[in-house]
Amino acid sequence: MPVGRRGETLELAVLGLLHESPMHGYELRKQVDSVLGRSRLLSYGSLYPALKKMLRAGLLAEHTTPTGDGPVTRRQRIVYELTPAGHERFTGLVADVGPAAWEDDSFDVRFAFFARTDMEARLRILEGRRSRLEERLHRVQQQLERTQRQMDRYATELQRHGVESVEREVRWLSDLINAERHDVREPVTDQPPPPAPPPGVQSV
Amino acid sequence: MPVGRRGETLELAVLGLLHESPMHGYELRKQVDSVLGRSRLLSYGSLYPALKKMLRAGLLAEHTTPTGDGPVTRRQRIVYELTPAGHERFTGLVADVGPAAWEDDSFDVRFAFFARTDMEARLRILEGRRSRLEERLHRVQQQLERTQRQMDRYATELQRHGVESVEREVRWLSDLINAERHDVREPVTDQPPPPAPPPGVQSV
DNA sequence: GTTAGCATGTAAGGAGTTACATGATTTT
DNA sequence: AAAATCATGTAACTCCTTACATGCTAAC
Repeated sequence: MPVGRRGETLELAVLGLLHESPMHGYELRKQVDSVLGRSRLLSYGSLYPALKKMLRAGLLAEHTTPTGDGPVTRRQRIVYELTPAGHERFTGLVADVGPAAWEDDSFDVRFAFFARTDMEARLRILEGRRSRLEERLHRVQQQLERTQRQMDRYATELQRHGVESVEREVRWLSDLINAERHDVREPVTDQPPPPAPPPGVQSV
Repeated sequence: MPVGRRGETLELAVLGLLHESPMHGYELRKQVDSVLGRSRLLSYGSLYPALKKMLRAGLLAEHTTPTGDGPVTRRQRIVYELTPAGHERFTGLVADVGPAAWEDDSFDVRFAFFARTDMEARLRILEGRRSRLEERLHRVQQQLERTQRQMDRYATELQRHGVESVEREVRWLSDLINAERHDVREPVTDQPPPPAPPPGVQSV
């Protein structure tokens, strides 16, 4: 079976962040909110139960901070870290290049941990994501052409803007794919690449 | 009280579409998917219960299509139309300019029915939406500056792209606000393409 | 001394999806 | 005759949010 069905995006985010360093829940929330710049902030009502569940599943280990350590008495915090099983799980998840990794929900998290993903998997995920978006683009573009005349200017404008956003997204992915293929090490510059037509890359 | 809290976006979409013409459920789904070009398609498991609920609430009336009408026997379809109460509800919803109308969820639907919304409400909603996005922008930009050095290039790139997307969205809203203010009749066009750079791959 | 931020949790409920169930009609 | 599309619905489940509950610590 593919590693998992759904809603493992929070799990992956937690695993990925704890992979870098142990943390307690409150800090974890801030990091999740930061790494996945989503519109809504993750609520504790989601996070803490998820942590408990992962504890039970043996992916995490908890240990409380010593209270009377220094002169400053901080509140007892519960610091989580990955178990070996948690490491394995993380490795398994980032290696999953199936359609689940291209979904709107998961893609961002996957991308955030691309540094821990090997290049082949990165390419597959980027390309999968791109073709998913291209399908969507075709659907919406055709719809726009078909229905444009019977829609008012606001509805039309909304669709036009939607199309442009997806086009932008596709371009972004294409750039990333090119960068992966050429393994460009140079920092982000506006150096135009050599005028030779890049092989196999369709212009977007 | 403000008209309602949450999740009235499907309700608004249905009311808005039926406001234009009566429809049966299957057709309604396609229209909802079309008008709100969301990533996932609306499932019948959401739509039909919602319709039943609105029926019970007296917002909709149903009538089945006559079967033996013409030579062609189409399947019985249930056509929904707005009741007077439904019309009122729709009018109430589009007149609501509170924060709920600026949320990610609702904004698109509100915008889609801007033709049925008076200009003052349109301006308030556009401006509210813009300041919401600007807040988000500041948050994320500051975060990007703070954490940039301790993040790998993928995490950084993700945030950079996120920032750019929001900036784009803000510009779009600003254009719309200007158009409203000047009551420009011309459609909102992209700035005339400067002849300068070839539409090649931007650096990543 | 009071507000703001740190820190952890639970209970109830909302909004949606998937999978299931059924059957007619149209196209290939 | 099979496959695709039209058409309507229900049950179970998932993921998430809001609201509640509790208490410590830092800053004003």
